[in-house]
Amino acid sequence: MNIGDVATLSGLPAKTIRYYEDIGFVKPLRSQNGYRIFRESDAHKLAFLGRARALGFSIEDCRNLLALYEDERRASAEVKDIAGQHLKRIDRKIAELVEMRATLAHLFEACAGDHRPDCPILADLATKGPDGEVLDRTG
Amino acid sequence: MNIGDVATLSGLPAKTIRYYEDIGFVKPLRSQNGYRIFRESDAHKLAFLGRARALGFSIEDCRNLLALYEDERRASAEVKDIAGQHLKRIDRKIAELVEMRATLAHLFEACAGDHRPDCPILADLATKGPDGEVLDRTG
DNA sequence: ACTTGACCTTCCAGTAGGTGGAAGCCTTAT
DNA sequence: ATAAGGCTTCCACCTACTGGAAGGTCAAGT
Repeated sequence: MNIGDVATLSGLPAKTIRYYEDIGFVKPLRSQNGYRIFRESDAHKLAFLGRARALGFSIEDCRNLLALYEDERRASAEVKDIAGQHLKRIDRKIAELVEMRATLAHLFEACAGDHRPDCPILADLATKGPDGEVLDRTG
Repeated sequence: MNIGDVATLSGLPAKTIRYYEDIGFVKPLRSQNGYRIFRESDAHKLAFLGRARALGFSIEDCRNLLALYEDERRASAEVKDIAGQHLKRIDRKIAELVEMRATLAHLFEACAGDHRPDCPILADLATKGPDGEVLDRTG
């Protein structure tokens, strides 16, 4: 298979597949004309990676997951641990975004959004610190 | 004020403040020894940026918000529009993460997490495409 | 045989938003 | 005098790709 075929099969752009070769995820053969030749197993791996990335796993996680996938003697506990840590990261990220969203939605509602310059959004940005605490500017 | 003072005031690392100077957010004066000298207004701006970044606005958004902030004749509608677009981006991101989380949590629950190799998480990664559709590997 | 267009190759640069570190000057206190 | 801490610049690195240039290859059509 050429790179285009495996790109279609795995759903990954050819550029990304070349990048994945660079970082050692796949090691396709080469034909005489220099083209990469992918085996079934390469296509399989790339699809695995595509799915793992789509679930938000980092490249490093993917490396570990791939190693476990190929290790017949793995303990599922190791996989579960990686997934668990990722789940925690996702939860933290969601919490962060939800908080941002709440603050922002509040400001958005309070803003008239007309031709006048008065704006609670700018007022917030100008008078609060990173964590939303009111800054003292009386000095 | 030296950079350390304004770092303390704004809550931003000195490194970040230098970076913000690089990209044109602030233009501190220089004293004879080469040290940056920040005015009140610079500290003010940097705090504004810190808060905007904490609310997830991009650097480009910050540039626009800062311009509006400094424009006495702004229409709040412009600010509201920027905030509204950002709100939409946040909502999309949250939706994406929530979906990831659901899939992952499901797999996490299904995995025994013991010494055995059988693992629904790996099985999912191996048999599904980026969007979770089952791949045909009968060929 | 020749051309066209779709593939494929490598390599370099850039994205966002900083962060880390080295090498070296300045200031202040002891 | 010296040591600590603050300041400077510059360069590299981080994640995970993506875009583009310059050029080789292949299959189809004329």
